[in-house]
Amino acid sequence: MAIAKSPALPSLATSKGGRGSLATQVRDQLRTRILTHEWNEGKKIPSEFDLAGQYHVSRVTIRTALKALEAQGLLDIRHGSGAYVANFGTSIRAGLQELRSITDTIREMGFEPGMTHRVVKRRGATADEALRLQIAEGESVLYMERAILADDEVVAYSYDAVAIRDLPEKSIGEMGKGSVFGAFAKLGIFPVRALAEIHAISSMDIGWGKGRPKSGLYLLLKQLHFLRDGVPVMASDTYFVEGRFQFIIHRTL
Amino acid sequence: MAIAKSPALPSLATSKGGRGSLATQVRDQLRTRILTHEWNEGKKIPSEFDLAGQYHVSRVTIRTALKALEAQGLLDIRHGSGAYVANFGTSIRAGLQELRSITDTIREMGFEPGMTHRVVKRRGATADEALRLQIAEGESVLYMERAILADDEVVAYSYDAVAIRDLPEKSIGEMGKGSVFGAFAKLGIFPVRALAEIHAISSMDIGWGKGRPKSGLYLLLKQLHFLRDGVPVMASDTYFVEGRFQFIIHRTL
DNA sequence: AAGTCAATAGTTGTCCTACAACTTGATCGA
DNA sequence: TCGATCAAGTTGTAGGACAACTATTGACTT
Repeated sequence: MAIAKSPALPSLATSKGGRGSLATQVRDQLRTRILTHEWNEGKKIPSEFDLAGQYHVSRVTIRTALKALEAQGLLDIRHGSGAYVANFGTSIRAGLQELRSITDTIREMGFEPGMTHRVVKRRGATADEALRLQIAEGESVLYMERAILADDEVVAYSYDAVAIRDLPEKSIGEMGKGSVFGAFAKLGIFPVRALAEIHAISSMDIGWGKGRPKSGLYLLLKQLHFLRDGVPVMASDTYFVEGRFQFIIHRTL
Repeated sequence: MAIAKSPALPSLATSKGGRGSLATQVRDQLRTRILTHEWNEGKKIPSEFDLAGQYHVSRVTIRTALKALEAQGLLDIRHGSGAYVANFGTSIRAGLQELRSITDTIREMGFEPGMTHRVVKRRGATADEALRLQIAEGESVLYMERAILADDEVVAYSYDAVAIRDLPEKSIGEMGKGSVFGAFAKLGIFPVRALAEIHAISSMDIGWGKGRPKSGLYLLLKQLHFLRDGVPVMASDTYFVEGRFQFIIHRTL
């Protein structure tokens, strides 16, 4: 696993251990090349053809490795263009993963998903929101406070801020009614990824109504949704009531 | 996204939206076939060749889809054997992902990882441990209480139970000294995956020493490590001190 | 001059064929 | 009965070819 990085690439054949498939070895070597900032964030890495030449393997093997790195969030592969280093490579610390839609997940668990809106309004961005959404403080955002339900029981409270920018008024209304991502999709806007931190929170100031837990214990999912070009479009703080939503991690390798 | 499941498979060509690559469409359809229990857990799904015939696509496309599902923890692909439905497919609820080694992560962040052992002993399994490790209550386990450090600051407390079964005494001693997984590896035992739940915990009974946080707030990672055949070998409850370890999730699609 | 469109080269996605590497079960022999 | 060998099935890798898509360039039009 020791990686020589210059000038010559480590030979796959000579690195004796080399357990695992060829594609796995290539993946690990490419991962360290990415993590050591051989290519800057957002920068295009060599083409599959070039990499195949560098490692003396077939394009199939390179593709398998690149796809794996994409699944781990390190790469962004664009058809017809190239593979780019994800533009928050350095901020990745622990856990790279996929998280499905909350309501979809609730439905798949056999519950009836629901949602109640407590606040839906336009207002100026707070300092924190401006920082996360990369807009000026006070610039207009759509702010929402919602409760997410499963079989009429509150499983989470969500505090969201959507960057308005040049969204038409019609879409803004649609977001207030339910499907934020549905409204985005109609505009041809597709947030393709999100970066989220997980925190443990104990507070009595979160949530409302009679579904509010007495313990005040929450798992806070602090999310920021990006477009493919790295522009942030939505900041979302979701407080999951401890014990009512099962977070499961699957660890491999 | 509506999926007809019998007798004919939904045609990829006719499903009008069909956005995304062919491999993506196949992946989504296969995922629902898995989640609807078309194949039992641990069961082998059709070969790549067969699936290619079913969907009228090439083996390459099927392989891409299967690899993606493997990365999401739904499949277990074995060279020369076949692809099997992961044997806890139904328990998957939210978030399927990869989590790297904690000490490796700490090192990559630029800190010096460390560990102090407070308790290392053999004792009978508690009821909870017996249930998780699938052994009889009172059966011998190696129990440990450890503190995980980064630059001499406590970032987590870990309470672990290793199923002894027929481990030689020498290996047990090695685990107490540090590398649990290193001792496993010498015996040819490789836990290839783990299932973990995340919880928010507020308790004053966790941790010890002067590094213990006054808030009592922790992110609990309740892990269970499995061999490839689904035999659990280690149950691990790791309490991360809130704020000292950054959990980041990367969401795609 | 500015904008629009077409051509073009470069890149990823898919297909095909072939073979290597591995697993599994059956067969055969001692 | 046990062990080795063999054979069939499956995944992993290779190589070449073309389709689909992107980004840039340059010519053309207004």
